[in-house]
Amino acid sequence: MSQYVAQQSSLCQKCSMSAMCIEKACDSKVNVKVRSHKIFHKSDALFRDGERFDAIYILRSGSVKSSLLSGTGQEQITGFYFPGDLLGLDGFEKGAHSQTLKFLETSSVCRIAFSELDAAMANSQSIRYNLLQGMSQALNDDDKFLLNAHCMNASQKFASFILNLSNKFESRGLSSHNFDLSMSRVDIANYLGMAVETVSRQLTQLQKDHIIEVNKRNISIVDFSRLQDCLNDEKAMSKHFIPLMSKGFTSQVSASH
Amino acid sequence: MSQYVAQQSSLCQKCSMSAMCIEKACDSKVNVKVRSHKIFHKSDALFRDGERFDAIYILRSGSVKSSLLSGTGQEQITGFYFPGDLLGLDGFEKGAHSQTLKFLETSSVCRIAFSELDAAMANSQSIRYNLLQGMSQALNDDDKFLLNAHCMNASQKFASFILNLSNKFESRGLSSHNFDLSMSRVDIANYLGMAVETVSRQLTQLQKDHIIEVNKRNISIVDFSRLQDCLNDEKAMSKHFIPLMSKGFTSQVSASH
DNA sequence: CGTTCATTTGAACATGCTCAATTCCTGTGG
DNA sequence: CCACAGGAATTGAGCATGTTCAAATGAACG
Repeated sequence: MSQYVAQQSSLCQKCSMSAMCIEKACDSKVNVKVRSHKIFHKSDALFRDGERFDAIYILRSGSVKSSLLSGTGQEQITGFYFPGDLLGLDGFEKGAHSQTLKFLETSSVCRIAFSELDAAMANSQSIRYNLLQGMSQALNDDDKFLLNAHCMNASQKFASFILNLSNKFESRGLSSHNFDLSMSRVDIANYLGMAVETVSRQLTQLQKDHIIEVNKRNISIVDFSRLQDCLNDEKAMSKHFIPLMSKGFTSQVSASH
Repeated sequence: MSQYVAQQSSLCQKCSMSAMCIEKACDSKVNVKVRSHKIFHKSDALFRDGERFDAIYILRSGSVKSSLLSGTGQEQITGFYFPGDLLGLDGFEKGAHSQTLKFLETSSVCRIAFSELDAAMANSQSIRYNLLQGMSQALNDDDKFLLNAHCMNASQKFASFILNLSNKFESRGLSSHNFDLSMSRVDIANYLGMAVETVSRQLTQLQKDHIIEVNKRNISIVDFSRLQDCLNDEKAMSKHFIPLMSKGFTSQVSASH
């Protein structure tokens, strides 16, 4: 606890929980002390599976991966997180964390003790909204990812992965067409549910097609529209297809034929 | 709105939001009116993708599936829900639903308007805890499912699916070894990310092995332990394997060799 | 430099998908 | 009550995607 140093910075302006922080605290009923920040380094764990849950965190800079352990000791990466993202939401269920969060690079987080969070929720509607919104978004992201996992082939999944990263960086004010991957190929493969070799082949192929340029962990997107096209790759379209309008609308469909 | 009939029943005792209801309301600061209930039938939609979000729901009886649409119009089932489960949590993100919820059989739900929920959260710690807990659980369930989707082969995924259902039914006071599937084979296949034919073959195989008995949509689990064993099926164990202790512990591993 | 880890590449193989045909249900109308 | 139609489920056979295994190359760090 004491290792967290109280401070306030410009990074906080983008924070999803900024309503809790001191500037805002003046013009609302919220009466919460300033958050405390801490720096972590690559491979450090913010928390591990099983640890007691007593705070949520907001990532201020850097990046993190979250992972679960299967019964057989396999690691499954469940997500990558970037500045502004809420961390530790898994802990509400049991009062203990079910995931492990490891930093991919030097990063800083903002810690909000659960007791403070709860008090803030009681007092501030905007805090309630922000938290529910954040959790709902995490839930929706997971479900979208599931859709991808089941409906897409390797090249679609990979294109989707790159485009998602591009979007995330753009929404954080960074370049959408040139960025560094903070995670290894093994991490990407694990996250996407494919072999490392397949990830490598996807990179090679996209580069051969002049859609992206790869330099170690640096990615340049050369041709956005063709990368988008990868998502609609013909092959996987018919998989598990369920017609939307199962009854009474066949005439429309066949009419447009 | 008016179609929801206010009432209170014994089903509410198992409800995760029961703290909001009238009995409890007396002995706390919560001042919320009784919830309203409504009956739906098979194939009815509770809400659809894009509809305005103005309430969450608790399933009181029956079952539901949630689904997303891919860009190409494919449906991807993201979950099945049973009595006591919270529905509509996807709506907090954008104030509109991103999923579609369809009933698999005649069911009833309890509706909690968002405005009421918010007021209750302001007043009651237990409401805050229950909601955060419910959302956290949904998040964790999603992540566990993802782990399964990526690390398991078809027979493991299917065994896991059956065992999960068994657990859910048991925790709701129903039989864990004999139950009816309220969803079609197509739905199961879509959910698990495999072809209908594969689902069918899994059922056939498990029956041939005398692990389960299948009668249309009725499932009897004959041999629980062998069904559990399916989860540890040798083949898929090495897939995407990441050793847990990457550095400094190799001696232990090789010593046990 | 030499060791170790990360990444790439190639070739064979296996799991699960596709396609096609059949059987089994359910509900409907004669 | 039976015949029939449409959907749901099952089964078989060939094939494709992506995995596994093996080896080589490249980068990083002491």
